Amino acid sequence: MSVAVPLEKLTASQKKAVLHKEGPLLVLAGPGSGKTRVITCRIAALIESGVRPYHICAITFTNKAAEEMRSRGEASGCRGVWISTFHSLCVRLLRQYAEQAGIKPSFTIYDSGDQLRCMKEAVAACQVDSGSFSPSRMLEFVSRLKNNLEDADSFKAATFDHFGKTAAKVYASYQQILARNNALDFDDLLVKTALLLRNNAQVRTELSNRFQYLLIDEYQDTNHAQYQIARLLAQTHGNICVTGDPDQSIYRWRGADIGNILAFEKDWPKSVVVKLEENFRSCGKILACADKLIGSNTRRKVKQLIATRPEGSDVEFLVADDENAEARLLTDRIQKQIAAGVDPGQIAAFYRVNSMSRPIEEAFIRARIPYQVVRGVEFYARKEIQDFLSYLKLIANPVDDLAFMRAIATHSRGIGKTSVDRLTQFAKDSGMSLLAAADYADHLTSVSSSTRTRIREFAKMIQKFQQDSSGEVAPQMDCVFAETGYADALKNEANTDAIENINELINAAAEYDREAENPSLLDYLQSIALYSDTDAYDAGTSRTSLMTMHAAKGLEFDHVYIAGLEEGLLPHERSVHSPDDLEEERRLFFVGITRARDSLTVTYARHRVLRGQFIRSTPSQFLYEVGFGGEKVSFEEDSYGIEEQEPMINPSSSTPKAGMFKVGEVVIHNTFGTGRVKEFLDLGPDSIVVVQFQSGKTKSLMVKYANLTRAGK
DNA sequence: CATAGCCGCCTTTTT
DNA sequence: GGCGGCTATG
Repeated sequence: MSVAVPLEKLTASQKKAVLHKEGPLLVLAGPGSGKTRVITCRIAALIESGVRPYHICAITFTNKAAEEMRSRGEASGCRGVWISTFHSLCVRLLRQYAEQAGIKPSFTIYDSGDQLRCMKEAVAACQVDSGSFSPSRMLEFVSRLKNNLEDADSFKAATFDHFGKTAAKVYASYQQILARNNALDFDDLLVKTALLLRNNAQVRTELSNRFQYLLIDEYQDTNHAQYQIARLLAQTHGNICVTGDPDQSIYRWRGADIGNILAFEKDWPKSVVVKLEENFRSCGKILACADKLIGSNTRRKVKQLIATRPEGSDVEFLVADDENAEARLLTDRIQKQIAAGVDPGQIAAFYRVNSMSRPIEEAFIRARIPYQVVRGVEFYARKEIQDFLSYLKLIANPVDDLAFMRAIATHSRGIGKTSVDRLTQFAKDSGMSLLAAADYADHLTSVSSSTRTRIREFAKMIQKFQQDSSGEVAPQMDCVFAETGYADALKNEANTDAIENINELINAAAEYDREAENPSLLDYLQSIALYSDTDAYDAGTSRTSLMTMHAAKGLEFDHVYIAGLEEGLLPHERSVHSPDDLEEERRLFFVGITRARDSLTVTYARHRVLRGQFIRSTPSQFLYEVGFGGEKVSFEEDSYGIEEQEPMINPSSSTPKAGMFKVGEVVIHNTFGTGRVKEFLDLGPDSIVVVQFQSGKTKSLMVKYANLTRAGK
């Protein structure tokens, strides 16, 4: 079957990347360079040249991106190509080769909450000082070791200080707990797969024969384990194509190693390098802003950003008094745009931390702007969802003690904390899982006989569910919800929200049943564990999107707003002490900026309620770097005094010069029309003027960008 | 055994 | 400001 590859629509360098067939290929692609298109075209071209889809494996950064690529690919006849994230690929391989990997295929994937619970247990079991060895700190430490494929034993052998020895002990204990529960954490998915490929030549050969062509997107954000998986898969044939942009690496904090992409040519000596430097997305001025910003990063390969679109309008910088005023500023603008015929779905607002969505949402609701908050995991994090899922997890993986504990405590069933504690002790002494121990509860003499019966009944109920746990998921969920008594318990509480949420979950599972090739409870649970925020983004709806800049990776919008350009927020306070972290924050802002096609507006609030505290903020250093706000001198000149003050009004502008405005003067702005100057903040070339326009709206504008003209001139 | 209320803890980004 | 864990009480 022939696949049409629209080569005539591609640039010379894109064509080169698409058509390069054998051997390693590095595509260094700037933002908006049509990288995704290159990948889909390349897959099509491979198939056209006779490669079977079955032999192609494309790895994307998010499930959403995989889904999109699948649907685009299907249009051009790429059915049969394996397209997924690294994590999904690992789940699939670990299930297929569970025995060789030394695990059971029914494993549960532990999320960060589960991980913390296990780590708490590990720290407690090791009887170490929980002050300097706090579970969260240990988790972070262990995760870093895992990312580097270092196991507890080898780390123990290589370390000599007290901290290292203790951490090694905790690490080993943590792994033991996971193994006991037949559970893998996010890191384990990668680690186990990498080790499987490394240690088992048979599996490695089989898989490199299966995946003869490997394509990896967003390669700048791969960690060491992912790097090893890619290398081991492609080692024999060398048909590895990676694409990425070192300037868009924003996951260093979770182990991503920018060195992977920088060293690609060294790793694969015969590699061909294609640079995609043209930007087809953003207008010239937006791109210039991005270029200026990223130019402040020192640890980078300098790359050109070539605009192909017209200059467009200026990047706007708006100042608000607090986060609510900032939100109003956004809604005012967006409302106007929508009124002028802009599709709300082509507008997005980004921020650094999820908690910043709230004031914006409130303002959007008041202004009746249709919106979506791109935060998928929020739903799955709800108490009732987690409670309900714990039953399903226990059914799919009977040795999951965490799921048992959660499930048995979802509602009062006459089994209280003391009884569960006794059962835990009993299970521990006899080396059984909690469910097995519960089934054996007749021998649990430490609790009353009526409690014993209730515990045994609980076990019997779970076992009954296990017997018919194959096939479609939604019917099983209905059954579990009703028969466990959880539905009744929620009804008695009149918790209609919770019931609705669970019904929504079951509806989503029905959707899964329809779409999955081979639906099963296990597969369903493993796939929702890998669900991410970005997956919640619905491109098809006419709603303005709110999301973190991390979630915005890979997306684009006509009109972009970025809020909270303040020191401590962007860059985040946890990043300002390390130059590397600071550069990552800059890249994050860079990613945000380069999502915009036609217009970009950045905002800054002078005050903000953060963690319940009202604080004064200073403008982000990044604003100065892109040319807003002038020299840092203006920090001192600012009126952050004892009392809250209005910006200084310059009283001495009797002879108005260009760039100077008097309070009361009438001015004209290209988009806002005529207005009267309310305030003038003299910051030299970066002066800010506050104008009340005839529409009634008051705007803070940078004089040099606002392009104001005096009335009557 | 269950519940309510209080205290103290953390609080960036996410697969 | 929000959640989890602890305690006191019914």
